[in-house]
Amino acid sequence: MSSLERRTGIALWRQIADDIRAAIGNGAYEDTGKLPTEAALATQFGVNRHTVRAALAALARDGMIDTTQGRGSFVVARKRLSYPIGPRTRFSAGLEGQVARTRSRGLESRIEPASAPVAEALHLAPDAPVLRLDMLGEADGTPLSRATHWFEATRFAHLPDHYRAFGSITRALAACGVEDYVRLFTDITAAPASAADRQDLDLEPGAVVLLTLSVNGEVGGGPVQYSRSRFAADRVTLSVRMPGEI
Amino acid sequence: MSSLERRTGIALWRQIADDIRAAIGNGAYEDTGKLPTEAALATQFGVNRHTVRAALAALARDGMIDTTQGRGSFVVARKRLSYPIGPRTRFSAGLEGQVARTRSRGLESRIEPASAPVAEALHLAPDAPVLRLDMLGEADGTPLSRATHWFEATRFAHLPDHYRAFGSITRALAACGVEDYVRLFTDITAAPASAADRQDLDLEPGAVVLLTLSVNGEVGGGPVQYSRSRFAADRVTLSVRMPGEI
DNA sequence: TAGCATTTGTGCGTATGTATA
DNA sequence: TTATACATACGCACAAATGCT
Repeated sequence: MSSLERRTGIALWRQIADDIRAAIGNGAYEDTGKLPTEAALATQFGVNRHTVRAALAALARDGMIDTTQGRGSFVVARKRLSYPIGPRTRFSAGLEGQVARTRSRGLESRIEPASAPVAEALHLAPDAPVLRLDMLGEADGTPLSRATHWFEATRFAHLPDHYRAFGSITRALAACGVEDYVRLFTDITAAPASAADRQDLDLEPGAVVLLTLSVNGEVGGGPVQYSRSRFAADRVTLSVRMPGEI
Repeated sequence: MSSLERRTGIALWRQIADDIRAAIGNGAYEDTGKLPTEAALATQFGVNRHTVRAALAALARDGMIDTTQGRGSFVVARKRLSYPIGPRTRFSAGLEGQVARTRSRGLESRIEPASAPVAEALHLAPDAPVLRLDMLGEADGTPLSRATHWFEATRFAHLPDHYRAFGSITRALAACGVEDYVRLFTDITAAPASAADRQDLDLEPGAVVLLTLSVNGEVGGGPVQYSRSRFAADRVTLSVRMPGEI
């Protein structure tokens, strides 16, 4: 049934842990919150009980479950933050009410020649100079997202200064003459976290990141900002809500 | 720099493979398409060349790169399918023009009591009977998504029959009196593929799935369909486009 | 054509991690 | 806990293919 595979570079105990994680996410143990016994899980997965124990230990380390001798293992409820994606997507405003404190921290800013996708998204000539901003988004001290933003370099030359002054991209853009902007599109996919992701977002190997490509544009104008973001998938869901119409 | 960790249940070669995959996705080797030599990668990651070779072999198996003795490893361009998410999200229509043939296959249908989230989404009493439909979405013979849909059971009692007749949920809903429907919201996150995912979607361990929760509703009416979908993340990007307004 | 540097492919011995009984 | 088997990772050495002079 639940075919585990060997020689894949993923230890069996970790495959089992991922499986139980998915089952919890599907609401499998919703009624009592109690997982099957280790012996039952060992039978279910067709492995030794030691292997199941390694999986449960990993889940307990992650705070997903709580295990007590003589009682069993119980699911610890933990919700993902909901990050809204819509025409008015903004980092801090979107998380209001869910966490006490959000922070978006600038890591680095520099001018570089536009790569092909950046030039295309911003309607620039290839290799045109663009301003690149690297940022880290945090909620209550936990890193949520790592984003790289690109802007046309001449018009937004002083954006980093404004950003340092205001601590907000929205306000920094306003200082550069962008009164209002909207999200034009967002492409979303996912992949295993790279070593850089793990370092930036404080993730463990085997963690998953949500990757988004997005473009913001001026209302009634052209594209202004091209962004690539990487979200810690076990901490957020991207919530897409359609405007008007409904 | 690129801190690999041991004893995490993820083999080093797989961590390295994920890393290179991410680098390719970031356009790191875009100019020539050539990866650094095995020796250079071994130095970069601080591992033995054999370990790098195991990572490259995995990427080659996946068709990400192409390796030739004496020349090196080269990135094979391969694009993800783009699955549009908007007010009019439909499976087959969305993939038109990208693939020759799409198919959505019904796996199972049965009546069950509504779980809490299902009841809430469909505005039903808890444990009210709901119709559950399990489906597999394929493009050119490759599985793309595994979805479970729930409908109110009495109104949509004959939906499975209509679906078998038409081969389309949209038409089956029309036969049940739902003239038109729109996507009300979509929540997106991601996680490692479970054993069931791997079997349904033909994935390897360590693969990643995009998870969506969505609700469709009648135009000017209430919710009709609650869905949980699991997409093979390395085969699709979810493309969110805002309607009108822009 | 021959020679050379570069790069991938292969073999073997050993140590450690993972999984079973 | 112990013993055993297999997978993973390392180090060293050398073979084979490619591209260049």
